[in-house]
Amino acid sequence: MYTIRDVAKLSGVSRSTVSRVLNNHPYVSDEKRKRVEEVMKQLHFTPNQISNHFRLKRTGSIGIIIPYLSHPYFAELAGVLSEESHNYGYKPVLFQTFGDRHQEIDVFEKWKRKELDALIITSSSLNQVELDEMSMNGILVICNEAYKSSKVDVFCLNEKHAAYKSVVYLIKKGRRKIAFCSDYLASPSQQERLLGYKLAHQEHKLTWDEHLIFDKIASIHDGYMLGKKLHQTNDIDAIFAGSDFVAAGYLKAAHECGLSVPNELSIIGFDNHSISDVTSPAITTMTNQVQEMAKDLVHALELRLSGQSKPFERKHYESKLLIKGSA
Amino acid sequence: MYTIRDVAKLSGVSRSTVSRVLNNHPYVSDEKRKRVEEVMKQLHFTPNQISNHFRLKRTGSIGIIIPYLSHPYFAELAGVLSEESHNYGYKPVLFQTFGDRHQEIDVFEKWKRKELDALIITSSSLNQVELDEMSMNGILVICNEAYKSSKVDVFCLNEKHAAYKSVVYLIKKGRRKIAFCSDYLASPSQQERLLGYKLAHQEHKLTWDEHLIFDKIASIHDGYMLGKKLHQTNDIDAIFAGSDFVAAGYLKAAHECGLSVPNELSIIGFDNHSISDVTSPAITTMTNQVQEMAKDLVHALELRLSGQSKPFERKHYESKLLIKGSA
DNA sequence: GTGAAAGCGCTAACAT
DNA sequence: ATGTTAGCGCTTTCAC
Repeated sequence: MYTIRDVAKLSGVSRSTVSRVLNNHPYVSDEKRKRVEEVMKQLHFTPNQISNHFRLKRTGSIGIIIPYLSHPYFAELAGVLSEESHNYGYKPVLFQTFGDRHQEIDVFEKWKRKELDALIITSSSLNQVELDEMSMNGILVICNEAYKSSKVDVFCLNEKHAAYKSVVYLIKKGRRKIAFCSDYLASPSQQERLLGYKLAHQEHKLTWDEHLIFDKIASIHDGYMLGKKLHQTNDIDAIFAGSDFVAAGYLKAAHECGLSVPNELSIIGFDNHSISDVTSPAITTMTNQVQEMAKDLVHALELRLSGQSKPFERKHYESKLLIKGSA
Repeated sequence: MYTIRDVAKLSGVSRSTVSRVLNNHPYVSDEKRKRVEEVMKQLHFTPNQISNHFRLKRTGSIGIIIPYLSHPYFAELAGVLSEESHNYGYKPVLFQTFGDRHQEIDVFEKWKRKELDALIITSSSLNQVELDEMSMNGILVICNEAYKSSKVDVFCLNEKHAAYKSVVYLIKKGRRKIAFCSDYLASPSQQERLLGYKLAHQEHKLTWDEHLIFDKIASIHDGYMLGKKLHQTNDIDAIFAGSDFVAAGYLKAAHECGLSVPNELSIIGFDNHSISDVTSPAITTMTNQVQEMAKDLVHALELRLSGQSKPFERKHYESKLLIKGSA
């Protein structure tokens, strides 16, 4: 592999001049620039970026922590975050941590060691205090999770309000036994959703049944199994599913149990994934705002990376209810 | 940020000794090792990995080119490839290229400049010759696409056989007007599928209708629109959809057109995605083998990266037909 | 066992 | 406009 040293020697200039040519520095005579470029071509010279990373103390890599890429919502989120990072000239490095604390700490380690210029977290097994501590080690941004930190930038959906709106809608339709599904109830965002669910009940002077709050329901299959189980014995009349996929599985089970949706049972999904359009009936759902979130987030990141300090922000996005058929 | 220089000074040893401690080199006295480790802890010292990358001429990053993360098959593939790379201690760097040649060339550039130790391609707008040329620049592996190169490792499904098996199944069920859907017909893998489709017809002394071969049908929505269009005028009796998502969209349209599936119309999907279990009827589908592919691929990559030279391999995986209901 | 010293490929401050 | 030089943080000979 050739270095600028070789190029310099062959074109009869100094290494600085070669470097200047590489970086489009204005102070190079056209004559030398041309000569250097010719030699570069002739040698098939490609500058070694690693040395640049070393020299400039940055790699241009941005880590993205995602729990599961098999989860359509997170796949979508990973997609838009990668795309935006790439648009800004960064290299998106994706880490699937499967919600595993150790895997996550591995990634933090890389970030601490400067392998990653910044880290975006979309889900974490670390708690508030731990994350606040972490934030001292470099640039950290949180996406999608409703952490209440004032030491990092946070971009997330107004989960509470989203759940609140869905449940109010169900209540207004006369539903009284409303199940609540969560993929991972321990997370701040899911806690917010639950608060919204409860708030809607309180405001309508209704009580909710703790037995209708379900955790670890994440996939089509989970939704299906839950539906099968519930409709053996229970008489719930509505379900706020954590995602359109869960909703789709649940709907399938409801059909098999002979329930008519939305007449006997209402189902509300989440994310407005295209699956919600092809079930029968189509699934009434809440929009996420991943596109906007990702855009704002990477823009904010760019500012931080370029050294502009500003107070940490915490931006909420509003979810919209799309009535399609299942509720 | 502290460097080994600081650690050395504070613990009264040389930089070499600090380095030895960092790398668990055996030739360090217990006494000094302990002293150095204490100072490290005290200083919250973390070694700068970039300098290591520079020194050792490798970054541990593996680039993965994916066309769309919103496409569930590619999301799945990206997921397993990331996971496997991570298992081997590499950093998976994901690039969504949206099938765009320029974006792809950007990634190749990074790889040439040694920002990426290796590159995995799951889809490419470059042709055979261009890729063969590229392969001279470093370590390149192809996954999922049926390139016929002998200059790179290739891991892919036996697409031709998969399509062949599906279509034979349909023919045996008495179907005669079988539509063929592809997301991107120009790609080698889709060309293989088409060959399988044609072969099945030939072997049964049947002709196929070029008008029933559809390109750029990739999403639920595309499948739905195609179904709506076709059943205004056409009388096709089966469809080999490129994916379960397309199949699901198509099925929805078929329902709306009052067609009974699988009585009047048979549908076969691809990938055995969980969506195929929640439609009514469930979608008969072909399995992909992404898990196995990714495992073998990263293992082979590991060998190449560790400098073990062996002939380039080309591994095919067999798809299985899962009969679920729509055909 | 330990330290001194060279050097990875590049950029940028400084001198000219 | 161009060259000289120092140095980024680390590992790895080599000498002792």
